[in-house]
Amino acid sequence: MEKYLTIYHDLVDNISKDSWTETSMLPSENNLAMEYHVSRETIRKALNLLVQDGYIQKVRGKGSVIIKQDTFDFPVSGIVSFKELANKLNFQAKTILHERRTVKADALLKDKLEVPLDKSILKVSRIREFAGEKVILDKDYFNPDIVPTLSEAVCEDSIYAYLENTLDLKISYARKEITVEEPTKLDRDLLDLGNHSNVVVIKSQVYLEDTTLFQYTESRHRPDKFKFVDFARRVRN
Amino acid sequence: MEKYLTIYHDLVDNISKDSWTETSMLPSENNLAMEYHVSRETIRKALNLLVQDGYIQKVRGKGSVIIKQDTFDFPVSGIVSFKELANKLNFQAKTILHERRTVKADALLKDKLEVPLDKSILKVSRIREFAGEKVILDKDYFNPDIVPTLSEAVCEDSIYAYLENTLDLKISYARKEITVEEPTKLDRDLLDLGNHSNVVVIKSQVYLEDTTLFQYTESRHRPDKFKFVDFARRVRN
DNA sequence: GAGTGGTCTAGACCACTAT
DNA sequence: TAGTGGTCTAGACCACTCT
Repeated sequence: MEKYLTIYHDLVDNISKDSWTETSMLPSENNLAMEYHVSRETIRKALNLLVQDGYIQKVRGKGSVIIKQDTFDFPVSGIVSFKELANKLNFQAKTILHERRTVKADALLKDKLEVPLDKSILKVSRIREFAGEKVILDKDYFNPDIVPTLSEAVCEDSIYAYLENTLDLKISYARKEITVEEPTKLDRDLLDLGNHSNVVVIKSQVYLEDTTLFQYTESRHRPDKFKFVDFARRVRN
Repeated sequence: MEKYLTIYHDLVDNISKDSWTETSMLPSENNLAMEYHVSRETIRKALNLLVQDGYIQKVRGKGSVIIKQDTFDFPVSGIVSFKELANKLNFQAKTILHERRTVKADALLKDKLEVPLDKSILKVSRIREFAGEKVILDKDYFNPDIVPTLSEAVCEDSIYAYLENTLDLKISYARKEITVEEPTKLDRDLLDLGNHSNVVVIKSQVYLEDTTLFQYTESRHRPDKFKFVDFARRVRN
């Protein structure tokens, strides 16, 4: 493992264990460099990651201030769905495969997945159930040049584990757009919406490390089961 | 200005002007270092900012791929409100000062603003109107040790301009939490909610560069006037 | 094999904060 | 004045991609 990542993880551990709690400050970059027997620039790489994740804030002339962690919050930004939250908190979750078939690309898919009109696209539609309630509807569309097919077993288990481990795809980043919309008839039919008169819609385009766009997803959430925490900040380095 | 920032801005300009459009690639880091007469590490700092802002994606062994900009989207992540969007797009916007008074810190404010119970807190409540419709309700609470008072004129104009220019506060980062809630009676009274039965609530804690927490804001949006775009990605550097 | 980005170094100078 | 983080350098070695 790279040195700066090792140091980063070590510092996260120490922050979580409340070392340095009296001062709420990290040791200086020069001291850390000596302790870890690396150059100061390597320490700075590790510290930049801590800044990005909201563990510390640097103050010129003073040092690196440890930011008090709110234990009920999640530290890393961009956790978008109750699904991810459920995974993090080990909630009881169940996935129901609703639909798995090939569709022809319409204008929206042509745009969002950057494929020709009428191209055959694999569509997977799944319902997420938590504590017996159907609260999320996920519709995934995959670029067939990269993901030609997905077995029913894979769809019911974890598509991402299959993509990363079996197809060996390197997923890199996503564009996400969050809006609030009126439920469609399909939302009403498939989800336990009760009296809720809106759904939170997260539309994502997912890219690989080589910048290929390979997936478009529409994730529709019951509004009470949605929460988004933003904690990222720009790092100048 | 720092070299890497100058280079960053220059590269953004060139990307926007569609230089390098044939290959969709930046020149290599070594070439850029020679062109700008700086070291390669300085080029890498500039490129890291481009990655963070979604302008490029780096591919090991190949180079820096320019990411096609969706002109209808906004490039930088974290634009949270119709208000900010309106500013960006020069929409017609109007601010109505609804309330400006001192309140005693309750349990929520004690928590969110990290002040003692019953401390006197300046509260400013404003309504945002776009194209004649009242669509956002902003409630701001300020730590009185940092912002003791705000004139009515400042509240009706721009509080942030006053904080940054007159008080010379350096605003650094914010924790934001986005949820969807039922409208309160106050929401119904003050906003043009029509048939909408939800509001999008953005709760923010805003920090200064010296890590002082100085503001807590609750921003309540009519759901059709809300859109959040997430485009940030982690930069290892 | 040549070129690319990723990591790492040892040193330098600066602006800022503390005392 | 001493210590801090911010910037910048010139060089090195590596893993990877392309041809």
